[in-house]
Amino acid sequence: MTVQRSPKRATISDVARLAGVSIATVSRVLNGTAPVAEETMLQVNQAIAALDFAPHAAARTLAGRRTDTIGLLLPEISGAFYSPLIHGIESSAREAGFDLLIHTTADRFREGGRIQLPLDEHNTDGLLVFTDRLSDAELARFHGRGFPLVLLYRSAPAGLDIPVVTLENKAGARGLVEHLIVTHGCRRIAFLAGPSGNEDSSWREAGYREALRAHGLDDDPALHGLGDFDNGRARATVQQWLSQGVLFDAIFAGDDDAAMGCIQALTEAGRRVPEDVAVVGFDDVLLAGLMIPRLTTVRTPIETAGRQAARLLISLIQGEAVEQLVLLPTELVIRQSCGCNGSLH
Amino acid sequence: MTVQRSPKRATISDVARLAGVSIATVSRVLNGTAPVAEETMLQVNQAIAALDFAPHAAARTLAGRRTDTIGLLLPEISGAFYSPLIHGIESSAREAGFDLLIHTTADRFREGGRIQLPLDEHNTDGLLVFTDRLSDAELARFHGRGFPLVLLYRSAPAGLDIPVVTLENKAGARGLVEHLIVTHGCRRIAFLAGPSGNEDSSWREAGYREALRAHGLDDDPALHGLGDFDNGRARATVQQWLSQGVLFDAIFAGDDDAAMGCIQALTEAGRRVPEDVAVVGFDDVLLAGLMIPRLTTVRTPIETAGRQAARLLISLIQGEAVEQLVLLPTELVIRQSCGCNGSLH
DNA sequence: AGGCTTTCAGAAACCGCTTTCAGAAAGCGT
DNA sequence: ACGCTTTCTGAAAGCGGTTTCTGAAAGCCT
Repeated sequence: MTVQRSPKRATISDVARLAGVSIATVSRVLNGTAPVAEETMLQVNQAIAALDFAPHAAARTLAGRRTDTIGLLLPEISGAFYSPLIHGIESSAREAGFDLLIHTTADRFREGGRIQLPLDEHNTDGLLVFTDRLSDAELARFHGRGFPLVLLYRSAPAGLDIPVVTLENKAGARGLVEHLIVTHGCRRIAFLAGPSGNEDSSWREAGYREALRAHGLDDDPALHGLGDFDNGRARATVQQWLSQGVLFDAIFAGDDDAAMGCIQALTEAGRRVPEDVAVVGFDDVLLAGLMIPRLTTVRTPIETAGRQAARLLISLIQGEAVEQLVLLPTELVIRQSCGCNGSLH
Repeated sequence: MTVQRSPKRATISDVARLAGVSIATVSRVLNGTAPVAEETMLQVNQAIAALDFAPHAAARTLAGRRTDTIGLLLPEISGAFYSPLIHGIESSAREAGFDLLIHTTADRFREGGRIQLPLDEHNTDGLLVFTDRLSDAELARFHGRGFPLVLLYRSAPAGLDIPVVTLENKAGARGLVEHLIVTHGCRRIAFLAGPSGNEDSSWREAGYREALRAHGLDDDPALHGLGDFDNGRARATVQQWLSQGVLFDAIFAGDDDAAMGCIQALTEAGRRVPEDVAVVGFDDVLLAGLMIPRLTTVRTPIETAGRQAARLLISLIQGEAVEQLVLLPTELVIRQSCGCNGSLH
């Protein structure tokens, strides 16, 4: 069970001994926390190089009371969505000298009975919370302790001043649906909602409603289904509609994954996209521009969101004041699946 | 700069004091490392609950000489590929009680001059190496120190017994190409290589060659091009072939992205897929089953690869012996683009 | 030259936990 | 009742750094 590492790691004492100085001096050279004579510094650096020394992170954390690590709490990772998000967070964190610790919350939080939160303030200097698996109460507990927190794509519980980074979902959705109405003359536009409770979905639905209302269209409940932001779920919903003879000339699928499911279901049933039914998504994942037909969607700056969130968190950790809400703009991306750009390319 | 956390964290001493025992006893209760009287245990647990105590990870690491964290080294994250990979690794790690620390190597390793490897043995108990940005020399250095390492999708430098998890690229490719030859009677099958130096690509090419040889087909160099595992690159290559009048009745595009590029180029040139030219990919990305024609490809168990790799690494960390090579099976997925299933579905 | 500030370096006190070592108390066989 | 395990517990020594405190040496001014 015990791991024996052959040549034992050099420690700060080894360096100090070799350089003929005290460990305090080595520490100062390492961190630049106090002036050190040029010559001494040289000695120390040589010793460091000779011993291939690198400071022990845990010891540093313990003594220095900071981990230089930020945590990311995600729901079960899946879908194309998380790559750019993680990438944004990671690169932003690394620029500031922070590591990234990732936890997916398979929802089994306090198992056994011990209160073992997976990523608590002991392992990280702050937490980026994406998932809705962390209850408001737990959020409050962390926040109450003064633990830096930033929320991604979800709003803060009432009364807690936790910064939030999210998207202009409503405006984006409205623009998208208006494009279907105005440019393509769609009258019966179906909407596929995301997972219940998902805030992005709620806002997109709000945008969809606004667009309908603004153009005097009926908001037919029969045209509301569950897409769950999931390929298979969306496909099943559309299949069901098809078999029930529900009429629609367009589908706003909630997100791109669901849009693909819709297209699958429609194609299998012999309906052409976009000739018979227009389908639009949301997110502009990489695949959206590659599939046939190329998907009309709304570009969401996922990577930027990640980047911003990390930046906010790090500012918070460093004791700076930050804005409480970052609302990132979305952009309509018109391709083929709505009926535009009929030919190839 | 300094962060003041309002109610200072409870420590093991606080718990000990409240429970009226020594910190050693608390530690034993925490870890179950030695028998503790029932009643004492109860006292301690109550104190823990009352103080909402959770042990400080860094202190634990320092004292216990293990981090319970594994590191993952990736190239710049992008593409749908990494989500299942990370997910596989993360879930496998968490099952074993390990955290996951992710680093993307933007290639700027030893900056400044200090030897600061981003994830070294101080932060993690072992490392999962995906990227080829870590040189053989650096791998050797880690390995020489007895630091647990597992490689993903890349083979070990000569002479180092570092476990590797990779795919049965060759067998998969061979099966795929044989399907073209046997079922569809293709005689002139082109191959698009991936990025130079990419091991997956080399093996796929080897499988392609084997298939040709096994069926007495000529391996015409004119039918070898660069696909670079990239949509645009593959498209350009095929366009060039077309304009040069190169003759072929099938293309094995190296991967799915490239296959899409091929289909685009062919379609634009008025060639029908699969009637005029069969096109097959590799990976079975989500889109492969959605595009028209639906792509015949080889399914690769990415998530499983991640899961296995993490498992191997953890075994290694725990001092167990592990197999040096895990070759994950691939599976032929026959759809339309090869000429099968002419109609829908 | 004497007093005062700066600059640089070391001793030592932690940081919060694990683990060894040793001892007290309790159980057991005869 | 007496030695001998066995069971449980505490004191204390680290783990490898950071940081405070203090002091020696050097620089500066009058």
